[in-house]
Amino acid sequence: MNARTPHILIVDDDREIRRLVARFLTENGLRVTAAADGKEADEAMAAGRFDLVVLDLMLPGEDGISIARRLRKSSDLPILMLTARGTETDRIVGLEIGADDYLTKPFSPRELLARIRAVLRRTAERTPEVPKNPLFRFAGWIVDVQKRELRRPDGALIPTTDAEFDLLAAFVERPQRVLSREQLLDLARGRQAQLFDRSIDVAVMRLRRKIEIDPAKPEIIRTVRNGGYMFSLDVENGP
Amino acid sequence: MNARTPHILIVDDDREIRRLVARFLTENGLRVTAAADGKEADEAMAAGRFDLVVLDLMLPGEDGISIARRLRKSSDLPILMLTARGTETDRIVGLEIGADDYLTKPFSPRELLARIRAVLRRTAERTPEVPKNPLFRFAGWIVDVQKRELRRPDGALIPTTDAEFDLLAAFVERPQRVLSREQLLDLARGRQAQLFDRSIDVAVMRLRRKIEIDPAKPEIIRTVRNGGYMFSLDVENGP
DNA sequence: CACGGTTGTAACGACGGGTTACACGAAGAA
DNA sequence: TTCTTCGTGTAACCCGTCGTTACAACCGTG
Repeated sequence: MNARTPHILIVDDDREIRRLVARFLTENGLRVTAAADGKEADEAMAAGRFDLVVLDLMLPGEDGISIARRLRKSSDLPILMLTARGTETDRIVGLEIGADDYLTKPFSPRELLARIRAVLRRTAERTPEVPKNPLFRFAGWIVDVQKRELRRPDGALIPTTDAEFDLLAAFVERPQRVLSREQLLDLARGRQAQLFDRSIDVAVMRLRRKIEIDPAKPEIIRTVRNGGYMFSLDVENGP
Repeated sequence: MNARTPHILIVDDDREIRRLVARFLTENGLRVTAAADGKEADEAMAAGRFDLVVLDLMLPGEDGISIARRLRKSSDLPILMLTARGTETDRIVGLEIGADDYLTKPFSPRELLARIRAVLRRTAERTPEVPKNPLFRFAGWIVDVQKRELRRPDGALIPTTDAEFDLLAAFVERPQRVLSREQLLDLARGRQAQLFDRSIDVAVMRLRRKIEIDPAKPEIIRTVRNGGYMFSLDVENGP
């Protein structure tokens, strides 16, 4: 089993929607299995491991709520409910059962994708297992977000403070992208910037002192005027 | 990145609808550009940067679906489709292409505004669009908009300020085309020109000093009197 | 050629960002 | 507890960059 690509089970009686959603999600890096009703869903669940179930509320035979209830009893597999537009009661019932999110029909595949990713992200946080590989490499350096260690190309352990490491982690997880001060503050500190907040500037400078060859002429963490900062090197993510 | 007022492109063949929608959205804090068909839309896209496209499905010449498909291939720009009432197939096709939302005609401007805002809010959280291919070449020079680097034909790295680079990027992404000062200001700085704004002139001069053989007789960035500036060389976009 | 409008260029000031010093609070030691 | 050390944010200062302005050069038109 490939642990990297999340596996989604979609349960919907509308053949057209199944085809549509399956194709769109597959194109966007997810594995998809489709089922038309509760029976097919059970068979699929027995056959494979899933990371999330997209469940239509209205189904022939056993309805979505009943299926969701059964799922909840035996596991804590994330559930994303599809409900008809505006039926408030359905929505409430769905969430009461313990669906992680819901979406009213008609919906756009892009929105479904966004919701799926959001749910996966949330559930990844509550499970102890680390979803992605915790090792990042750039120019010989190694960042281990699991152990919270930074190693130089020669293998030497470089001591970092918590703030420095959080900032570095935010960078190596999003290389080659301009990150605004607001984004960095949110990613590394989990808080919002206030007026005249320059803590990120100082943090960047301190981090540069540890990883840049010449901190006076930074090349790894580059400044983008009126934009923020960018980790400019290629970063490899793998064991 | 600095928060600019979102820029909307509306593509609809009905002149009255364009006028109406443009006025309503503008009054509510959005910037609007209108196009009557696919050709005009292409021209607008080439000329400016947009945050969302409102696209009529039924258009003379190339229809909305075809346009949407083209857009999806080259970028991640959010699309809001306008469809005739209730035609289920249209809806499915529109969503299949990856439209972010759709609205059936007739619609109220208020509802359109609400949908636009909803889509913008959602896409703001989405990973930012990354250009298809970040490498541009002209006369041996290489512009890497991802790494924000400029290299001379001999491979030497030419240091550029952020403002210079943004301007150069705007040029190489739209070569052989006269760009007004207003367009350049929007593309490179993300702001609107004010009276007697000549910052672009100065920026062009500074950029010429770095890439022109004889900055006094500029050949790469040509001045178009009463028009603006034009990047006159062929630009190749590929890895 | 003269004239008006447009563009190029230099000078300067405002502003963004780098750096340092220091204050404050948390954590550990005595 | 009090003292010490360390980590982090804030304030201040400095420098480079960018926009503004003024004026010179240029172009087209009559």
